[in-house]
Amino acid sequence: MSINSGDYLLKVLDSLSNPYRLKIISILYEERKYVSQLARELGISRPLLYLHLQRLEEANLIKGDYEVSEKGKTMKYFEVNSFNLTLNPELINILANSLTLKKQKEKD
Amino acid sequence: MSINSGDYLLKVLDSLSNPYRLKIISILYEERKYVSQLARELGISRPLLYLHLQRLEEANLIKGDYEVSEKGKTMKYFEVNSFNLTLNPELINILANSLTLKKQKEKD
DNA sequence: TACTCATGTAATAATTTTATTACAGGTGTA
DNA sequence: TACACCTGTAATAAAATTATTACATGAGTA
Repeated sequence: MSINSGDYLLKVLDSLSNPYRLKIISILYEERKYVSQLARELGISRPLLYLHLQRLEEANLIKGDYEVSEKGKTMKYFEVNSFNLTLNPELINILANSLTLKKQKEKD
Repeated sequence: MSINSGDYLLKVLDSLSNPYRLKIISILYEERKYVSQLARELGISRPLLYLHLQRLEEANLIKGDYEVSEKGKTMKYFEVNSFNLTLNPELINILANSLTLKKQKEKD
């Protein structure tokens, strides 16, 4: 994974700027988990967890896969994608060129 | 500057997860500016700019100093502090221990 | 069949963040 | 004095994010 635009950098930063989402990365780094399992471990509801997972997945920091357990249940397992990014003023300066300032609504 | 806790990491990420704030870092990296000057360059109002500057300053990414110009006016110049941080799952995993999950209101 | 545990989403509420408007004070210059 | 340009903040509005509640579906097991 490499950051190739300011907009993508922002998306990554955004996806990481929440305590639960950092915690999710932390947990999944140790071991992949399925959704309900993660929700219990974090002590939050699934709807809320889905929201956080979605944001992390959109930033490409985690990914989910369906898997059928021995008991025949379909579970969605999440794991972290490996990433390593550096943040410093120079890098931000370079990427700022490809950064959209005002969130303009997208057309169809 | 080094990230020594999950809470501080979050504060830094939070302060950077906004297009204007990234842009501010980018501009100040090239040259320090005073508040009104920055506001004009960004095309935003000073009150809004103050808000963004405050968040960056709280995360210790920029700093402001008063300076009296030749014409005798007091201006507040901002500049970026140098920083360089690495973000990867392992690091997040380590810092997650010192991460506060629920934002608990502070007592007086 | 009823229960458990997995999946997911729609609708709404609460909270935080972002943005604007309206002030007020200070200094130098025409 | 009036104007231009600097500083700053209080109050409010708008928008986005976060969180909750209520549903609905499917598969295995008692």
